[in-house]
Amino acid sequence: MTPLAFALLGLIRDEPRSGYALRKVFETTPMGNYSSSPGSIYPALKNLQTAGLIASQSAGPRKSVFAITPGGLEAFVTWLAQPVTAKEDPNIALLRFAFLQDDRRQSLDFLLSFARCAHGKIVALKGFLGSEPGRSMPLQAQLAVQHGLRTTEAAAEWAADAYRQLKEETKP
Amino acid sequence: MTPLAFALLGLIRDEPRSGYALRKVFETTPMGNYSSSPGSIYPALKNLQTAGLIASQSAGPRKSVFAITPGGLEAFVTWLAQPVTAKEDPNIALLRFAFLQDDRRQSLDFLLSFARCAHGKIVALKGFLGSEPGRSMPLQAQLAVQHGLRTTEAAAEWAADAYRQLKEETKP
DNA sequence: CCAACCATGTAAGCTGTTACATGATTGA
DNA sequence: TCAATCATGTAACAGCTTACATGGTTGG
Repeated sequence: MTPLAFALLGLIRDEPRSGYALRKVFETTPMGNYSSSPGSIYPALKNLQTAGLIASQSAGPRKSVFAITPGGLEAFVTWLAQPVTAKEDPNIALLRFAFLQDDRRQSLDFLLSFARCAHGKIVALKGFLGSEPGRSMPLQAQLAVQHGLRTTEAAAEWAADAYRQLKEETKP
Repeated sequence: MTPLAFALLGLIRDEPRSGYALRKVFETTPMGNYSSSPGSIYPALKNLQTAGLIASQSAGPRKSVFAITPGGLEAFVTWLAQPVTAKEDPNIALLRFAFLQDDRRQSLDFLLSFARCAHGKIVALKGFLGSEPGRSMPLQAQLAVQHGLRTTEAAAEWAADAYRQLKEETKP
C-alpha cells in the first residue's frame, strides 16, 4: 500500500468517486503532490479493487464509481492510527491528519507527536549547523539547511496552534 | 538524470569521493532525504560513469574514488542554472542552491525566483481555503492546508533573509 | 462542426527499495 | 577473536512517468 493508494482510499471513503473524479482532485486541490496521471491512478485503483478494499459500481455506459468496502474501511482506519515517526515523510503524516475527521482525541494525539518529531528535527539541524562539518560548509549550503530549520519551526508552531484550535473547537 | 544523480555529481564535484563516502553523506547530514542504500547509489554511480560524467580512479585494493569529468562539470553547471519553477519540488531547487557556491549573482537570482514561487503558492493556498470547496472541508483537512501555508510563508521569509545575508556578505 | 473536456485504459522504461551476498579491516 | 564498520555489488520487485490509444459528450 503506497501513499497514493491511501489517498485514493480516503477520498473514496468520504464519498464514492470515479477514477476521473479522483484525478481531478489531485489536479485542482492542494493534494496535487500526488500523481493525477492516468498511468498511476487507474492501476492503483485496480490494485485496491483486487485487494477487495474498494468495489466498483458501474454508473452509466463507460463510467464506474468506486465505493469503499468494509475491509477497505478497516485497512484505512488502521493506517490512520499509525503513529507519527521522525523517519516518515511529514507530508504522508499530514495526509493521515487530513483524513482524521471524527476522532478528536486521535487528532490531538497526532498533533502532539507531530510537534515532538518537529522539535527533534530542529535540534538535529541546529546541532548540525553548529558542528564542524556544518560550520565549514559553503554559505549557500548552510542557508539551505537554514531553510529546513525555518520551515520545520513553522511546522512546529502550526502543530501547537492547531492543537489549541481543535481543543477550543466545541468549548464555547 | 535524476535528482539523486545530480546530488552525487555535486558532492563529487566538491571533492572526489568513493561510493561509500557518498552513502555516509546521505546517512549523516541533512541530505538524508536521498537514498543512501547501496542498491540506489552504486547503480546511479555506474550510470554517471557510463555517461562519462564521472571517472573512477582505483584507490587501494577494492576501493575506487570518483572524480568529475569536464563533461560532468558542464552538465552540472547547466543543471545549476535551471530556473526555479512552481511545479518543481522545492527540495530539488534547494539542492541546486546548496551547490551554488561561487556565483553570488546566480544565488541572488535564485532566491528572488524562489520567493516569487513561494508567494504564488501562498496565494493559491489562501484562495483555496477561501473558496467553497475549501470552506466545506473538515477542519482537519483545512488545518493540513494551513500547514502548507505556514511552511511556505516560512520559506518565503527565509528567501528574503537569505537574500539580505548574501548581499551584505562582502560589504562591511 | 470542431474543440475541449469527459473518461478509461495500456505499454515501455527507468528508479528506487529490499534483501541478499561477499570480503577486508579495525578496535575492544 | 569477535563484532562493528568499511566497501562494493547484484537481483527481484513494485511504483511512477511518459506516451500512446480510444471513444463519448458538450458548448460555442
